Amino acid sequence: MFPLFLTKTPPVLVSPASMSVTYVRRCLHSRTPRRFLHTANPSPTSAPNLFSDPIFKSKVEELISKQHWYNLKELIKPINPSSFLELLLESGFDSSSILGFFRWSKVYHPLENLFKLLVLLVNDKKYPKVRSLLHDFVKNGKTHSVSSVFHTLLTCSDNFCANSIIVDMLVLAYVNNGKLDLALEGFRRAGDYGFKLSVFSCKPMLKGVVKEGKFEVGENVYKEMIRRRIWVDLYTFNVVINGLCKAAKLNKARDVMDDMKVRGIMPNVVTYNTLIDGYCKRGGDGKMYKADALLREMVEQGVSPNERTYNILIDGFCKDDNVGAAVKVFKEMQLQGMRMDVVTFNSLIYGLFGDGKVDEALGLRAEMIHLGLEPNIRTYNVMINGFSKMKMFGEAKELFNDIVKQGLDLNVLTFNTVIDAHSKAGKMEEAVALRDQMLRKLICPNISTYNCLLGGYYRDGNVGAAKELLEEMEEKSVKADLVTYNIRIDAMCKREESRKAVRLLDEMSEKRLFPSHVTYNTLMAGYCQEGNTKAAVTIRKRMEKEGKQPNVVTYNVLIKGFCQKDKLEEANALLNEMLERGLAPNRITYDIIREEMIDKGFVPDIDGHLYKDIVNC
DNA sequence: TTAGGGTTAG
Repeated sequence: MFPLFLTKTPPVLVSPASMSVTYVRRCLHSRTPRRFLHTANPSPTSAPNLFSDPIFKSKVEELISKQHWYNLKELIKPINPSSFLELLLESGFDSSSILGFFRWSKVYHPLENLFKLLVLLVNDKKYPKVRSLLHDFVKNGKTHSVSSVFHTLLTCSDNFCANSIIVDMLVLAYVNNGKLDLALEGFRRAGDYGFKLSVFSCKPMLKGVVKEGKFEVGENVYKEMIRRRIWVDLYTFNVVINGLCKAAKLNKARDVMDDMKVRGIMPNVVTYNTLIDGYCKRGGDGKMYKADALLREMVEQGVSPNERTYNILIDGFCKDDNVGAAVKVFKEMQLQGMRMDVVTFNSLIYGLFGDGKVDEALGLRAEMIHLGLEPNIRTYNVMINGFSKMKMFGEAKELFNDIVKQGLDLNVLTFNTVIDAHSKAGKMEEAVALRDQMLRKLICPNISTYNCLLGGYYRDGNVGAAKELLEEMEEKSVKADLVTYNIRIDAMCKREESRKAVRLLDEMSEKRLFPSHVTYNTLMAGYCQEGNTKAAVTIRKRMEKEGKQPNVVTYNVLIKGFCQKDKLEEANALLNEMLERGLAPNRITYDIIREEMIDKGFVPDIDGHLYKDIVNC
């Protein structure tokens, strides 16, 4: 569309190409230009070069520079705007004037002309204008394939530098307009066309890729940047390291940190914090030792930890069931005069509740208020969850009611927490009523909400209600996740339908859901409960084939299974296998050994210290 | 410009 030029005029009376020159010249030399009937469909390339007339050229220059668009419109009325733009591009006009006309005309110009204008702007180093033009092109323009865009650019210009800058800014425009796939395609194909991109576009693209959880893609982009010798700056390295940490590729993340040093870029506090957080969350066995070692390393390297470093460690220790260590870090923060924030307190309150230290958790909340820190919705969610787990439902309800009074907004996690508490307490009617309440508040239930309810129905033995809920999920297009399947598998196993539960693994595979340790351990527990230890061992083999090594729960399940079949020697062998693998027995292992072995007169052949611990426990 | 906290499953 070309709203400023299209008029509801009668049909063509003359050919615009021949008429327009005469007309325009007449207009220029007469005071009052007369109205002109122009073509409804002028040929885009038919306009002769009007700018050979210096008077006309200077008039156009004047009108554009003064932004007298109405007069310009009258002057060039018979000429197709695209043709006029082409004339401007070919007639040595300055880039700003051409851009002025381009923007004012509000018409879809052929891609070639856009790129010719962009090259002119790049040559004049008017980069913000290039960025803005490309942004509009991506946002409002027709969708062109990346290859057609690149091909057109090559036909318009052989200036390697200018072309590369344009493509760089185009990729950035794709990212900024949420078209990450096009940005990635642009990045990949740029090499084929000989365009060199820069960190200017690669960094936001990587950021977007990591944010969307496409860690593998991010890793490949980084490798390709190195291969194409694209300069990588500190921030981009940090984005790459963050992506690798989130994908649990911690060794690779470390390699990248070493690589950046080789390239003369020293890791900063963000680099170390990212890695420390990676180890805290996904570092496997001894993860907190590794995190602590990194903390020492950063200090040795002259990088000072900040508040966030300590927050990461506090959270890590709390999640590792080591609140004592978390409290030490907290006290260290106090000693160093560091400013603690709501995150510090939320993490520690979470840890204290998990350790059953309700009074200390409450004391901490009082301390945070004393320091002028307002508890936020996460503080409430942590505390409601903590109280619920301690079966202190009165306190949990009081806090739930307090949230709105404090002017905070309830969110889906608040509801999921209370729905789960009710479902675990066997109060399914209340749980469903809470779900209705959240709907009235326009808070959309998510898959976790459904999982909480589903678990509740199965615990109640209400298979019918659970089935209806699964159908409702289907109707509402709420996709089942790994937890949904684990809940269903657990319910089937508890009904002694383990063989049927195993078939759900195929359904999961169709939905590209990968079974976890929980999935396999649940199935093993099901078979053991049915007395079928042979089938349980088959599941273990299947799990190992999938690259998952047995964990403490796996051993606990199997050891208990063998004990209950009176296969105590085999149970003892499993126990020693677990110890040889460096897996520490937990309280449940202790209970099994005591109740299923020692109390039944069997003396397990294990390390003497461990035996003593178990007996004294 | 890059880094931290809350729900559901064994």
